Amino acid sequence: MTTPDLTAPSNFIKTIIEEDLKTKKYDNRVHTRFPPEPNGYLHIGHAKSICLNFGIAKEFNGLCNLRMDDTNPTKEEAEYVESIKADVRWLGFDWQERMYYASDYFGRFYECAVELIKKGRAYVCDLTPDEMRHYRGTLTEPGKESPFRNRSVEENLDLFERMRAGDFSDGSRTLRAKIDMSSGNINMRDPVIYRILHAEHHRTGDKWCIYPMYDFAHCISDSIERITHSICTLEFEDHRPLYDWFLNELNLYHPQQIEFARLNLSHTIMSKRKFIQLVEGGYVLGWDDPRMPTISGLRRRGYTSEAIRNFAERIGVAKRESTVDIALLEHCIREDLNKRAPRVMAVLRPLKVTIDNYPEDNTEELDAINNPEDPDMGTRKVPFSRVLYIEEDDFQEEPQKGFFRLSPGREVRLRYAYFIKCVNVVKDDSGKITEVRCTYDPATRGGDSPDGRKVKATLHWVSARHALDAEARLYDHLLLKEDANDVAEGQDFKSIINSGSLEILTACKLEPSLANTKAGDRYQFERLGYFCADRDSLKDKLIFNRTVTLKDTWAKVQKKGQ
RNA sequence: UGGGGAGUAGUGUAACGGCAGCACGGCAGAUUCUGGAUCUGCUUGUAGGGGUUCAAAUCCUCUCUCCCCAGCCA
Repeated sequence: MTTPDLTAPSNFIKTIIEEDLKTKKYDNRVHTRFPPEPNGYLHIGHAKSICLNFGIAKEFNGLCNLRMDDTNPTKEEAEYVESIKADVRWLGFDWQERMYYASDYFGRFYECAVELIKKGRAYVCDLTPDEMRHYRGTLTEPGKESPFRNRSVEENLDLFERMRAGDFSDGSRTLRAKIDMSSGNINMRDPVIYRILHAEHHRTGDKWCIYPMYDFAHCISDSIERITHSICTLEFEDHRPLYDWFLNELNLYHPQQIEFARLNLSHTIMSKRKFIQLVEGGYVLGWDDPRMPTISGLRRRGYTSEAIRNFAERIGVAKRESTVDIALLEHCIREDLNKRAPRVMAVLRPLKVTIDNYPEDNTEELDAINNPEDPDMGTRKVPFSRVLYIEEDDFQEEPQKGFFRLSPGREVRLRYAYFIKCVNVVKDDSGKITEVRCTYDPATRGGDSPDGRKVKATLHWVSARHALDAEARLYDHLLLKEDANDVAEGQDFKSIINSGSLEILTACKLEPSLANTKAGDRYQFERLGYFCADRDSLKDKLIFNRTVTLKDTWAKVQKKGQ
């Protein structure tokens, strides 16, 4: 007997499973599967399905298989198999020894096809693709029966065997199920179950030149693996009668297909076809570009698998088509990284600050807390000296309303260091501010004022002499609008691509504790956001991807003021 | 005009004849050595009409809107 996790939200699929468990429909077993086609990289929409299938298995003490749905040799490649496995594993799921391939069942599919022929339920059809389309009818008109529909079992058997033997060219014949050409459900109008494809398969090589179609292969694969609940997306809803038809005609163990709505995310796209346009059009730098909603892109961006799993849980599962606000994904990663990311000081757009009354060659080591959310993460030393960098927009010569950072005559705190007061502004010939001169109060060492006076802002900073050089890649939403379809007449999603989705800052300054950062390390740059070291990092120049900004009340206020 | 689905706050998702809840967002406030985090409060919803019932998001009925299907793709 399983005890469902009370903390995990329920959904209609779990309700069905609980019911099946009660009625012992599947013998108290729960067995799901995640069946990607290895023809591209996984994205966050797949993550929803992975979390659903593996999550349900775990919750009900069941099993979940990983299965490559590789029935079309012209589209699939071994490279994708590896990336899919890596992504599922990274997401935190384990299929143990149950790594399967539909192509492992090719022999079995063939036998099933022969059985259907013998039962008079399948026939070899010589219609060309074009003819078949005409015979199929339309959404509102019934189809016509193929002239080859009533061949004898013997002739069908012979023809099908010769299809397999390679006697015929691609597209010249198909094997079709004999169902009902007048069905309102077009999937039931004698669907093709085998096609001729003289193509090299990534696993079976040239052993086969006929390949089964999805509808035929999928239900039998599920059956072979003794799947109980075959969970798929909504567009397969009207394939279910066909799923059931094959299994009934073949008299096989019969899993239950259940459909749910795929994930849509605001401000981005979620289709392989569009990803390709992005990559090939040069809008992004590859499938794992940190702007892509692919698993590999999110990983490179700095997302954790915990955050993605948590996201998958929060969005729920239903049959209604919907678009989840990307703000929820961002919330999930902030929530996770807030607890685990060490804090560090980094200045992205440096503005030089000189402390006039600080001794010329002096350096102090000040204590800084690594993570105020987790005292166990300890403290570190940060060097302080006379010349520092602060963030350009932490200074305003003429402070706008509501701005309480540094400006002439005003005192602020340098985090973990001292109170400083701006006494002068240095500009170049063009009037651009090149340096701010300040004085400090030695009594405020560590950041507290003995006299109890308050300061309205605390700024992050980096000692110029000790700073590390770095590059920061700031990412923003891929699309300017929530909905990729919200475009002008005749335009597509490419017309609303956010041209500012990547901003590269090359003159960043980091505190020296970051010297040994490795690719993939995540930090919170205080007051700025969460950043993840990119694999492009060089020895003398670290490169960081901004995973997500911190929530920024000030930015909101400024935006409203405009 | 064929077949299959779906309509609950701005967004997503619960409630399965019995108080419409939760999360994100938004808006206030408290607090703070991150304008972060945390805490508190507020905001807004059952597509529409009729019916059954003591009681309807839930059952019946009519209507409206949206999505999917005419690959030898999955």
